[in-house]
Amino acid sequence: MRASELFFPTLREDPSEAEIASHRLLYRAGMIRKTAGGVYTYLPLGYRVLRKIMNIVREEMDRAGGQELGLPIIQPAELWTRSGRWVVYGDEMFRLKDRHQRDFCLGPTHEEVITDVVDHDVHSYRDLPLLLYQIQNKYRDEIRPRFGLMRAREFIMKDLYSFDVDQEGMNVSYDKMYKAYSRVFDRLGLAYRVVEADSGAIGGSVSHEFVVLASTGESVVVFCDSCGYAANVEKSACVPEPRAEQEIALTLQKISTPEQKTIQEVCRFLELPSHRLVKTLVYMADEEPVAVLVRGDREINEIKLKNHLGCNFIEMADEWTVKEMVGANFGSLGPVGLKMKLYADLEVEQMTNLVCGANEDDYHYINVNPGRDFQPLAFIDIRSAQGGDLCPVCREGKLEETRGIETGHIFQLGTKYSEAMGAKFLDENGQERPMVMGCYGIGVSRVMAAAVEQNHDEHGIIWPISIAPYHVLIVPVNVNNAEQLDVAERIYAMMQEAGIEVLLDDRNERAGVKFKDADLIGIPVRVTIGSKSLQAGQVEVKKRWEKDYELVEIAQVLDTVRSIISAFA
RNA sequence: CGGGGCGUGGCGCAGUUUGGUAGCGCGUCUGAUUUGGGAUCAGAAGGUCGCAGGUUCAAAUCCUGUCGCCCCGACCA
Repeated sequence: MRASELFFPTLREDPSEAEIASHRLLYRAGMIRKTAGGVYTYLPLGYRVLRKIMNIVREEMDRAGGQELGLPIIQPAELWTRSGRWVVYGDEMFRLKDRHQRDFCLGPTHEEVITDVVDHDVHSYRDLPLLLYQIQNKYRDEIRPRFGLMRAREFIMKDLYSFDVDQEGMNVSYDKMYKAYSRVFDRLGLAYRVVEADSGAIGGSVSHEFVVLASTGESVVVFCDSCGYAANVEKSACVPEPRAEQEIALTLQKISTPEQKTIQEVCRFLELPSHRLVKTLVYMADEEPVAVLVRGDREINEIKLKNHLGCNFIEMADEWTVKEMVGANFGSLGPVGLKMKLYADLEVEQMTNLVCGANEDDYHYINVNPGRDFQPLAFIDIRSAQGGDLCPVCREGKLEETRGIETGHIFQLGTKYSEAMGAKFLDENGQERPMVMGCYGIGVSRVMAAAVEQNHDEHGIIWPISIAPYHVLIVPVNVNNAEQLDVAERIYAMMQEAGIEVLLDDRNERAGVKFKDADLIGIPVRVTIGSKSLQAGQVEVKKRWEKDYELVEIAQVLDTVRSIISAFA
């Protein structure tokens, strides 16, 4: 391809709306444009990247026994009513009506459709297992689309659904997908971690996330440096440190703490570390108030809390309601004498002489002791894991914390959808049974953003070779110099002949412009043809991720470039 | 949905407080000179100031409504 003919409108300045690197750089590099909030057009360079990602995904799904199909994006409400999700999905679903006022939606996911398809045409255990997948646009009317492709309302996703005769079969399918996903992410050339995850609203039990590591990521994961355990902080179990030597319980005392509301303020005021304090939070769990306690330096984990309580819906009570019930504002709550359902984190049980609010504004208690001064209904694991925690599995290592971008998620669904949608089969005994399902997603467009988020510098994108729009960029410094252009054209022809994906920057632009664009669009290998080196019969070969270039004889360019590419292929 | 901010040539912005007939940089087009890290000079095109009402002799500017976008929060494969 010739740059003079390629549609890649690069921008000199950052678009004002772009906050994070991937959004900014994909936009400036002429790879994406916004069409509406959370809806993007993929320009040729960007689309080439997406195709590369899709192809890697496709090859690995096929290798694992998946069969690709195409599913409708417009889906009838009837299917969603059957699964019960027409209501549950709420405002996040794009809904529309046809001319007869029949309800449809733009598919946010495809469990319903695929299960319906399988229900119609699969009836025997002989037809199972079945692994079906699609790579298509999906639609979610996000509350707040943001960060460009990272959280868009229209996005490309690969979803594979597995259908098995029983749990054991599903385990096999799940394992296949786990391995296939690992291969996909290896091939994408991205640093990632597989972590145990909460299965959330999708349902089911076992679940893993594939998280591309990036400091700007929205997911926080922890991993154990000694046993290899890794999990999303929302999922990771927390075990209390073994109790150090027991302090002597002192007498409960109420003290004045005027205007001291936050944990931070109280710490400073009393000159105590935050882990000596207890945070009291009030939730409304299905309309019923519940108070929960965690150590002052910990964060409550609402997912765990919800799971423990077994309720459908929880939210923080608002301050006004709390004031009504307790008589104190948020900053002064505490468990002592609190007349409300009370749960405490496991760690709280081990605390001695702790500090908490006195349920009276501007007062706190000190020397509070669990069991003596208050008694929760139970001590349970309801905090989020953090770096530095004891590993809950080997109980030896410390957890390290890192941020990342969730780009893949695999779930064991079980029979939730097959039962709701009636996807049953006859087993070898003629018994009718629901199929056991799994579902496995990769956010293709999100992978593109994550790749940039992880691989860029101040000048632009640094694509991993496996998903770069082109492998090689040939830059004749001055196309008005006949010799330079001639050499560039020859190398270009030679590489095309050799099947290398090559872009020739034959634009009549100044060198600076071409180099800036080259850095921005991030093609891994740059071959520069300039007058100085050309006199010695040489050209420059530069890797995008390295600062310096090497001089190479013209006759050797092809081999040099080939070996660079193959080293990463 | 709550809080904050912004809509002015393709992009980035000034002008709005204090109404007076729209400006800067980049980009685009023509010509010349240039050609190893976003060239220089000369010329040119391109804007119903998001949209709709209202106030006024006069509105980008003031008022009302509305649409869109961005950020924070709640939410989330």
